[in-house]
Amino acid sequence: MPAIIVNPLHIRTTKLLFPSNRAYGLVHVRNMRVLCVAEKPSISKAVAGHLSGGSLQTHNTRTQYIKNYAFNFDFGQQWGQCDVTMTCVTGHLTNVEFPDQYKNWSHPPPESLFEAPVITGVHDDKKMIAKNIADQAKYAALLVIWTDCDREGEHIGQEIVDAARKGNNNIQVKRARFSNVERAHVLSAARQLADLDEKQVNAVAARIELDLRIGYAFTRFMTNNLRSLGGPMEKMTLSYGSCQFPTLGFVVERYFRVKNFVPEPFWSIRLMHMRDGKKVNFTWARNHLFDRMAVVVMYERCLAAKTAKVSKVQEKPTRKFKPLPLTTVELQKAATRLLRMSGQQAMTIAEGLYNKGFISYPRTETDRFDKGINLRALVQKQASDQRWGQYAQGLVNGAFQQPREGSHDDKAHPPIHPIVHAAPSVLNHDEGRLYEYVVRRFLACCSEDAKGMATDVELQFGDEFFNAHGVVVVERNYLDVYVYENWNTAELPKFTLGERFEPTEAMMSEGKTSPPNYLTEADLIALMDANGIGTDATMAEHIQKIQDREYVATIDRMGTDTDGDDGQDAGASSRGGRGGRGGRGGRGGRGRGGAASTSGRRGGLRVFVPTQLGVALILGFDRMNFETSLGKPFLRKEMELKMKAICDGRTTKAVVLQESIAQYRRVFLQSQQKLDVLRAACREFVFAQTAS
DNA sequence: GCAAGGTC
Repeated sequence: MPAIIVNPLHIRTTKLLFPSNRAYGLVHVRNMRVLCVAEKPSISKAVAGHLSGGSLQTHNTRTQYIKNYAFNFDFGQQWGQCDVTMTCVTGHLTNVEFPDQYKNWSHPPPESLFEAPVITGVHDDKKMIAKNIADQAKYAALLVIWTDCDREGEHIGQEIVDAARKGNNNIQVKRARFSNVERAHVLSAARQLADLDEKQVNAVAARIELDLRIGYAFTRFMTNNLRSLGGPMEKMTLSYGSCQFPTLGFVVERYFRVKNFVPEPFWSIRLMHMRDGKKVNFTWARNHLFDRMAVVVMYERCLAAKTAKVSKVQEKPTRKFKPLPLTTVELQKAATRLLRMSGQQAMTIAEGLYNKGFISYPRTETDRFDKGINLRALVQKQASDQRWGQYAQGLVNGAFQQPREGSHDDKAHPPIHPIVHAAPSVLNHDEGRLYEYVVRRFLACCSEDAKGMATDVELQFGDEFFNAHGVVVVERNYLDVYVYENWNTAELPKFTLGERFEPTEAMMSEGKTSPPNYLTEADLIALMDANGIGTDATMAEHIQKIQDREYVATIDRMGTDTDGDDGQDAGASSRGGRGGRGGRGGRGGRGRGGAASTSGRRGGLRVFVPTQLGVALILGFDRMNFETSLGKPFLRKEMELKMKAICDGRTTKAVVLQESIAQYRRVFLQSQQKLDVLRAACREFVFAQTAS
């Protein structure tokens, strides 16, 4: 480790080189040169701003978005005053691929991809970025990694180290551990440098290699073997991926739950009473029963009693909680539900808003704000707005409340929030709507919960009990700014404990359980999130991918779901709703995207249904694999667990690779043996197409 | 032509 590099370029003031100058008499202490590298431009800029205290030089590089910032910073005891260059990459620098002799899809056969060598290389459009790092490293004694503090970030950090060593093999490496870019936090991270976590680097390296081998092998296998069925399959690429297939699996599973649903009749007692001009509907404490005779008997006892007695009256304060700070998953769910965008559209728009500096980083799992962030200042910035400015000003003037704290923290990014105010004129239509959502959500987070007074009345009628619930809103608070939510309330007329009356109406009613609905995009995102399929940055891509592959299509729910659903409670639906895998699954799919709705439609609810092809692929694999089902989220979860085991030191990358490659190769060989099962399933799809 | 993960 060279403490001092003898190279004029790393001496801060060239004047010091010449003893004849006024520097005469000074001790020539040369600052150490340090190279800092972040994962993306925004972090590089923010960190450089804090470390330099605002006094820095900005140099363009040969890559449009990347700047090199030069400044001085005192890293503390071990390093002291340093000449710093801060720059960044744009995500991963490298990619893995197979050697050229594996480019052909048939020879050598796809199963060879399980053992083939893999090559790590810098992608063409990242070459200039890598070179910038190598060049800057030449004059630096220390490299400080400032990538996001998550697993992928750790791996990107190692990629940066490798690039830097191309320019300076002896450079020392440290890592800054930070979870936000607040000034004090960044400064403290810079003075407590840690080391890269090799275990996390290895965990990600294992994932990358497995995804590549498995994805390519099964994609080639499916495409090679199913194209020969002819018809529409002749030209299709049939891809497999550890995220896209489980995503498809969710859609198919729900499809069968709907399709195989058998409604069950049930009976209930409805009680209504008019008082003070208000209709009060009481719900039966037993809700409903599946035994008609039993309900008849209970109903007759009610009628025999003639009058009902008020057995309980309770009035108590209640509240409706303000929303949690906004994560990527919640943003996408909200955008698909409230703004009628696709998740991917929402992400593209959010990235645009982020790059223009209007909102914070849009890919985050964190739903709690760090203590260091000045939320009031961010609220103040919204005070100039025509629509919510007055509300924001009210918060600043005293109504401000600390946001709720969720349980997620990715240790890399804060919840999504507005950075500066954006006038409507500088945003296009959809940007404006998404920005408005982010702002209103943020202001709601900084507000007080809505408050109300709840009234619960219980009646005894014969031997049966009935309840009515009413709420009166006392303070709307966050609801005033968060226009996407309402508090559905009804004010109950006065009932007095112990009073008796004859109900206006008492009827026995009949209904039936209703099937679950097809998945909305919000449902699908929630399922992926719960099962660890994809990341906040990629979920929307996987959903798009299975549409592009024509495995699923979206339809307008209003057009399909006509079957007697008048809004009974969902709790009844689960009985008898078990989907089956064994049945004659192929029928009833929606064809190759034939029923897909076009984008830009307003109103109605877009839901996902599998195509015949999607059904065929999932069923085909399901029917032939007894050991490991490729369409279930289980495999991805297993990979996640193995990555975690590597991070915890309970296993190693080598062991995981060896085990997992062997496991998937077994599945692959089984799939080859039972190819006929898959082909048979797909034939239905082919016939459905050629018949139409 | 093929994955998933970063990011612009």
